[in-house]
Amino acid sequence: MQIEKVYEPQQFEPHWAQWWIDSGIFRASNRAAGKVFSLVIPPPNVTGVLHIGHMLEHTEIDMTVRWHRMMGDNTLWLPGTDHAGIATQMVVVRKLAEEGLTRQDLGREKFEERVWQWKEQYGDTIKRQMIRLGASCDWSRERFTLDEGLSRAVREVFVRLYEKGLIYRGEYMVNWCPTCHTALSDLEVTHEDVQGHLWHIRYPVNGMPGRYLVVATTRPETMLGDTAVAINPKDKRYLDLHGATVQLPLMDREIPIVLDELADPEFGTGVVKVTPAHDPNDFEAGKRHNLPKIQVIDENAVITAEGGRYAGLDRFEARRRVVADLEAQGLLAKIEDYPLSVGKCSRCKTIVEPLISKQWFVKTKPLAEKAIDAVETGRIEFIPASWAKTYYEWMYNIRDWCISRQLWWGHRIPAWHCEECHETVVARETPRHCPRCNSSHLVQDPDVLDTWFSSGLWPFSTLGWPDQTEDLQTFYPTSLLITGFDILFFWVARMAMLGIEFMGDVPFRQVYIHGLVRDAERQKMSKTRGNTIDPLVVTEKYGTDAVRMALLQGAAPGTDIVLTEERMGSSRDFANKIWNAARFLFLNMGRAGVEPWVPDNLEEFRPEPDGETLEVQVEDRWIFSRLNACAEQVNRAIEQYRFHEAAQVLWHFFWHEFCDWYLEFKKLRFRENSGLTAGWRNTLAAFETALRLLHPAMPFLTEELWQRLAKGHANRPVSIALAPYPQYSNEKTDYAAEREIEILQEVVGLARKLRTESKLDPKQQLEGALYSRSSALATAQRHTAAIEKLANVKLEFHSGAAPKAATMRSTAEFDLVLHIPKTQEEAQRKRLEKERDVLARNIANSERQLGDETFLSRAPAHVVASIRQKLAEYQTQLAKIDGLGE
RNA sequence: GGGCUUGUAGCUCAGUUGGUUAGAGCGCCUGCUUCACACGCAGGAGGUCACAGGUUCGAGUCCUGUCAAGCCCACCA
Repeated sequence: MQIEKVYEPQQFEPHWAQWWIDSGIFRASNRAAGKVFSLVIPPPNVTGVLHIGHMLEHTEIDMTVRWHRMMGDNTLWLPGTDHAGIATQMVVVRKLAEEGLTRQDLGREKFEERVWQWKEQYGDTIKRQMIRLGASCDWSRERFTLDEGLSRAVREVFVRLYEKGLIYRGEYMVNWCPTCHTALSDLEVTHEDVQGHLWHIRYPVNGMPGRYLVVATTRPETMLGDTAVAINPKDKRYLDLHGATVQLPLMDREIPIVLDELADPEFGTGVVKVTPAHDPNDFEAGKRHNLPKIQVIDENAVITAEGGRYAGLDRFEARRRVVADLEAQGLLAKIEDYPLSVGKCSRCKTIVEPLISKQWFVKTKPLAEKAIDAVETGRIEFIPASWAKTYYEWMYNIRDWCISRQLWWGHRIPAWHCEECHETVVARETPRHCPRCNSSHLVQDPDVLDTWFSSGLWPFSTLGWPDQTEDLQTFYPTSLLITGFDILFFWVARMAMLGIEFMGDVPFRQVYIHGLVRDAERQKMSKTRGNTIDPLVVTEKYGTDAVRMALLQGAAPGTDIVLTEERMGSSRDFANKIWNAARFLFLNMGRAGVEPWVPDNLEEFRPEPDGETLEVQVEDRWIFSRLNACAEQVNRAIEQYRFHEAAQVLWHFFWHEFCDWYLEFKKLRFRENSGLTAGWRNTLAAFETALRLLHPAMPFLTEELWQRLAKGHANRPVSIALAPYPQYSNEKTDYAAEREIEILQEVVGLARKLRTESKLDPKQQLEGALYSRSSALATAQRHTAAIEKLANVKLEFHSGAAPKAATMRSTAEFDLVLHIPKTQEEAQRKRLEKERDVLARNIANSERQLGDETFLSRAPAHVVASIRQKLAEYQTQLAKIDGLGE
């Protein structure tokens, strides 16, 4: 079989491989435990995927992948429908199931066709809806459809909440985005610190010529809408002004002085202007004092007719004019620099304008209480657990949720207003007549719902709710939600609240919060920042598996993921290492006349004894023992979501145990025309197991190699992905074999160090002698050939201590003396000096501790014992060095 | 203003319940075109674990404070 020298991922990975890494899916199957993991390591652009616990893995993976695929650059992001893409596919999958088909049966192309057909069908519905709303829309770009089922669930939830009194409509101060023309929830407003000014304005007090109240404001243009000034009732400076009025400059309006806690005597002059229509605090104060609300800024951030001569001006232009005019009239007391935080629309970055409008709200307190309880009682668990605090912090201080948006996409609010009697009807189906006046002139509320309202229903709406479907019963509650912390409040908290409210149980048992992917400069990767690593580009460059491995290695819980090309590069090296290990095996199989082979029962295989010696070769016993240890660590790491650990264990095992020792050892064993011996079966079975272990981290490479290895083998799974994942078993651990190889490694290590330190040519075979008092000597002697090959030394073996020689290196067990030219002895002497220092320090340390009565009495026995043992070792070694030092 | 997180080798990060010589990858140094792999092999240097106290026989790990960085929340004119 011809195998290329360098692994070229593009050549072997099916192109849909790119989709996988697009969504960064990490998959591990643990069928023995009846579990299927399918986890998302956050790639650029993906914020979170709901994991439906026991859903068939291929279905879910495909949906995730396709979801992201469909969210490609030429796709318009439709708030309110962002998850409809997934829902669409779920429906398609379900419809296929009705026809007795699976996605695999259909194939990738056909399946995608079906999804798109379905989209087409419902795309018109949305289109009509948009036209009805009078919105213009650009159909040159692809967009998602609303899922009919999802819409039904949304209406149902809305109506039920309304009937419970948990949804209300009211006039409130909302964050208004003048560009998007919609209200925003508090969460959608990002605050930025900017350097602004504090303008101090004189308001003349009526009836007291020469007397002014100085108010300070960061937004002077809002003074046009002032309907009062407030002073603190306890503020002694202004006691005489209680009941007085001031004259509003520029507008020539008499406005009252009200007594209100709003005014903080400590701040500025202690006087504050009150603009109920344009400031949330003032709005509240206005309600307390029954003040009129004068809207002077409209939805376009332009001054209204109420703004007198400033009408028609943009808010910032108006600010300049107002300030200039005040200054001209001598009413501007002073201007000081003032740092403030301005709220901006998280989508378009326009400065939001607080405006009064009628909006729909959800009373969140009662919902939040149950959601808090779910976490407190452990029905929902956060991983890492520290995120629960953040969750509580928000939940305990939760505010009512403004759910209406003035956008032309998304789910319409199922509310109708009667044009005759102004009654509002909330209903599941479009009402024909007003229940109050029987008028037929009903108009549906033009607003749509916040994206997260429908998203919050995802765990059950996608499963067919409100129908009691089989899916719902099977998959709700889900086992795990994987997401970034950036949508903890937006999505996770809302799913928790709504899930508990409508399903009576939590939507997920565990929430795994992963970090954000950051670039080399630690910047969060985001589309808007433009610093995303394009998965297609790096996949092309390094290979899918390499990119995936790089993500895994950085995926420590509770930390961000730094994704750098360096890491991807080294992962690519790892991929190549695996590739070449396979190449090595295949080349030797060719020489030995061995056909590709895998065991019949993969997990049942145990290393076989040699036909002649009737013993299992020790390196085979060793590698299977190590494979077992690796399986244990990897399985545990995955179970605990410690993916970086899993990646590291796999890496170290394959590279430094399998390749560096096992394969090197095997070079001694391979013979021409040997045929499929027990040794070969052991080797191939070990490699096969290693591939299965590596598969979750390196899916494509391992699949490729596994297929080649298992070629022609009838009795096997069609894919490595369907083969059992290696499991730990106590019975597979072989301590004796591990000990034996350790001894070998020790001796080889000694020889290599001695050689390199003496700056000797690695090609030159050295002679020397190995000394030991223990039985390890015999063990080492059994591996004379291996030592000779791996360290390139020819040794004699002697029982007992070594004679004095400078060219000696020791461990507790062995002394190795090599015949090295005299010229190198000086270097060795220096090395020994250094070693002696370290040993002396360690001995002093250990002795001090062992001389400490409190330590001896309080420390556990095994700690004391281990120190005693180490001390003995240090002393033995020191004695050896001192013996030489004469 | 409140809350959270982080500070460990030149860089990017691990270090699960406190246990004695603190690890990995990359980078660096030395030597090797050894017939799987230079995307490689062998060996090596490099850390007073941000700082100061405390608890403990024992602290990178627990507690307090300080400094620094980042994030989230919050209506302060």
